[in-house]
Amino acid sequence: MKDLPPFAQHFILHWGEMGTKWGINRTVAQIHALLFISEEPLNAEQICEQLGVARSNVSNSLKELQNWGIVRVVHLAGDRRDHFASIQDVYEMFRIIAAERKRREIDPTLRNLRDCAVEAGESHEAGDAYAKDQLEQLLGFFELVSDFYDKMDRLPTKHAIKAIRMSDKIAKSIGTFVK
Amino acid sequence: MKDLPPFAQHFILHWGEMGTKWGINRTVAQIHALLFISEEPLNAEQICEQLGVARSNVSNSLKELQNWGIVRVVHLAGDRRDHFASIQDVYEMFRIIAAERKRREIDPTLRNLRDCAVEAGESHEAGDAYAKDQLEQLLGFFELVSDFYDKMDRLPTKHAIKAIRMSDKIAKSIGTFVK
DNA sequence: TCGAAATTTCTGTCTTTACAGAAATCTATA
DNA sequence: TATAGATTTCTGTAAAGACAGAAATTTCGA
Repeated sequence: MKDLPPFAQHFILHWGEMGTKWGINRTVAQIHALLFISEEPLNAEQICEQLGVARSNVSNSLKELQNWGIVRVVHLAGDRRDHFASIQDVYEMFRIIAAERKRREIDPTLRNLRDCAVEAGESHEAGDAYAKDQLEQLLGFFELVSDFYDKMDRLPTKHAIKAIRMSDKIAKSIGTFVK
Repeated sequence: MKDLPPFAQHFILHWGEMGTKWGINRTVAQIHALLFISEEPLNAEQICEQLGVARSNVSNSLKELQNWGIVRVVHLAGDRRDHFASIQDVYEMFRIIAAERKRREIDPTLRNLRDCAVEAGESHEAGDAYAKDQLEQLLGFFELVSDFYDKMDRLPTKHAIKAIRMSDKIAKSIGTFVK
């Protein structure tokens, strides 16, 4: 990491640590950070040198980032090697990350909760009533989250940002009508 | 897990798996699931039996859940043993989880990005301009998220739910004024 | 304050994940 | 189509995390 400016090094290191808290491999997150702040696409060899990790590690990590959809291969004229570029627009990037996390985490849970609710509906043991109700509460919450995601996803970025910025004013005016 | 109804078993198992995708230990997530659907507080021994894990594992996992703030100790009259109860209200629970994740993940990243932005501001290498700008974009995004969290956190649950349900209508009407 | 019950902490093992280096495969051009 | 370059897959090792069982500590009633 010698030839990177200190602020870039600090960012990459932190992003790597943060990744681990998200269940993302440290190297994967570091490569993503490096590509995100890099103006030009980098080839695998350059990534190895910058981060001091094995070529194979870079190869696998890049594949992972491509699975997430936030890094893509770029071909440079007169160069056989694959180069890699991150999505550069922050909002676009987090849109994709959000979509992917929903797909991997929310959707399977929704399915599970619906299945469990059906199963629970079949049994009529009095002792199960509480558990059944809790599960339905939880299902309702996940459905709310999922619907909210869908709505936000349909919104153009500019509108979404505006809506988020104004959310407190909006909420306050809604407040007067609730109950 | 023999004496739990099948739907409860399926839920607990899934919640455990989901935990691992969130960076939460499987046992921790399973215990949380069990307590969440349990009407009565359970003691550590009962949790061991239900989930088939070691007493020590339960002890450590319960401490972790208490650190998160979503499980608390309950004392029952005429019983020396500690009993444990999950927060039962789904919205209250996710409020706490959100607060904790913000504290652990967003806040440190905000601090890092601000530090990096200051560092970047000090250097005036022409080649760093792009990286610097990307970092500032990212910082802007995290500030937006953080502010949004604060606003939502101040909202009473009922209002927050209403606002989320109406978010598409709101966004649509905002849309007509943006740009 | 003694002792049994309850709980936590410690220790070692097992499993999983991360990763380097080597081998194998693929790719493009000469 | 041969071969040098580029990339991926394979294999073994190292590190981290999860967890059981034992030991130590704490707690509370007698």
